[in-house]
Amino acid sequence: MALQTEEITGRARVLDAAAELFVRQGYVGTTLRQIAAAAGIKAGSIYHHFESKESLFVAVLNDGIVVMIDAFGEAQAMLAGVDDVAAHVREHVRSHLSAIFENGPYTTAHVTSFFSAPAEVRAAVVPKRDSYEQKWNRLFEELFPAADTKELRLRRLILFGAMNATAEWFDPAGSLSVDQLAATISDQFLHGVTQHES
Amino acid sequence: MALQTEEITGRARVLDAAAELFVRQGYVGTTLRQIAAAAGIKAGSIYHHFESKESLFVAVLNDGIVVMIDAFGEAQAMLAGVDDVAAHVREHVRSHLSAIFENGPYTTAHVTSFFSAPAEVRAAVVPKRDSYEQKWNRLFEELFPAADTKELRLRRLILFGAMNATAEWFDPAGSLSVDQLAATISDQFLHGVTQHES
DNA sequence: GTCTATAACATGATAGAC
DNA sequence: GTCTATCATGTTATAGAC
Repeated sequence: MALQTEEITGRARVLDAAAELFVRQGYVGTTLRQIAAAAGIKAGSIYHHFESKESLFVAVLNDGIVVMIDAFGEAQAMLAGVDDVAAHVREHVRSHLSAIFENGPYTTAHVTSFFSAPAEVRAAVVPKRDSYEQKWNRLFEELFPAADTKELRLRRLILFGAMNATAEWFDPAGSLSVDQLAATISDQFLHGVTQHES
Repeated sequence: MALQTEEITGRARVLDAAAELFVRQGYVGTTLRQIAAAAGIKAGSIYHHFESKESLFVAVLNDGIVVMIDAFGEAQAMLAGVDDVAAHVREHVRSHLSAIFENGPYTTAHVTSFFSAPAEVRAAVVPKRDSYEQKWNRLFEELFPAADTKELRLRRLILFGAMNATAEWFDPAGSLSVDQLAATISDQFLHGVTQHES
């Protein structure tokens, strides 16, 4: 693997174009002709790289999780030796949001269109997706050992809902940075709003 | 209005069928033939009630917000005289989730497919949608007068992300009830997870 | 208010030349 | 690896009978 030179094939261009269009228009809303045009080829040529529109979608969604898993690993490496629970949460939230907004359209495509994907597509992506969610579940069990496991999983789902929904409304080019957004979501997750009360 | 007897026209049947299919398959994924079949008529007959597929979608999304706005009003009525901040949050969260899971497919269709809707559809729905979001913004300003307005709006968006995402993973027929889900989300919003730490 | 029939067009996918 | 057809099918929308 490491010895093999990576070629920039037409396949990667198709994949990039598809990911970006899936983000903006969803799976059914995006046509092979649009993808081909964005990749600079004709629709029929896509079938040289992918055997169907569905398999192309699966490839995009899978790459989206790979980006998230890599980001999770980097956050873990960064946190080696750190003992502060809040710091762990903050760094992982930041790296998840960074995967959505700063690492190309693959992760964004994943979080916005996973649930609307055809059942076969979802099934093909589920194993890798589960492995990512398990990393978070285990993280929370380590950080909050006193908490009930089922309750923690519910909190994790709530956090994921909040984080992934940002793909729909947050503009990283706006006045709030991704890091600031991550800080607020982490603070909200850790302490809630009540601190603002008195 | 109050004196007029409400007829159950074919229009309502079309609207119901459309809302349910939009939830399950999204806008582009749902065809007029499917909607017509579910309503017990033929595809061409839909055009007697709606001038286009888009206008039908707009009607569904608009009804979805009306349900939410009504639920918000009922929660407010119920809370008249109550002074506890946490009780206000809990009841409004419960009523928002109840609109999604216990009041037909209109609200669910709204929260799952608003962002993937065509731009013209979104534009047609935005005024009513904004008015609902403003109700929440004003509520939070009253409940947390010491907090910064911009910060509160961000927290509101985070809460909405968490609540609306439940439409994609929560099963109201499962072991957790909508009320229990609402209680956990409210608690998470108010106090965060940190209470579970020690 | 619903039907049938059809127009006008877009879609995913295939075959074979280059 | 990309092209130019082209197929079979599905799509929204319209027209006119009942």
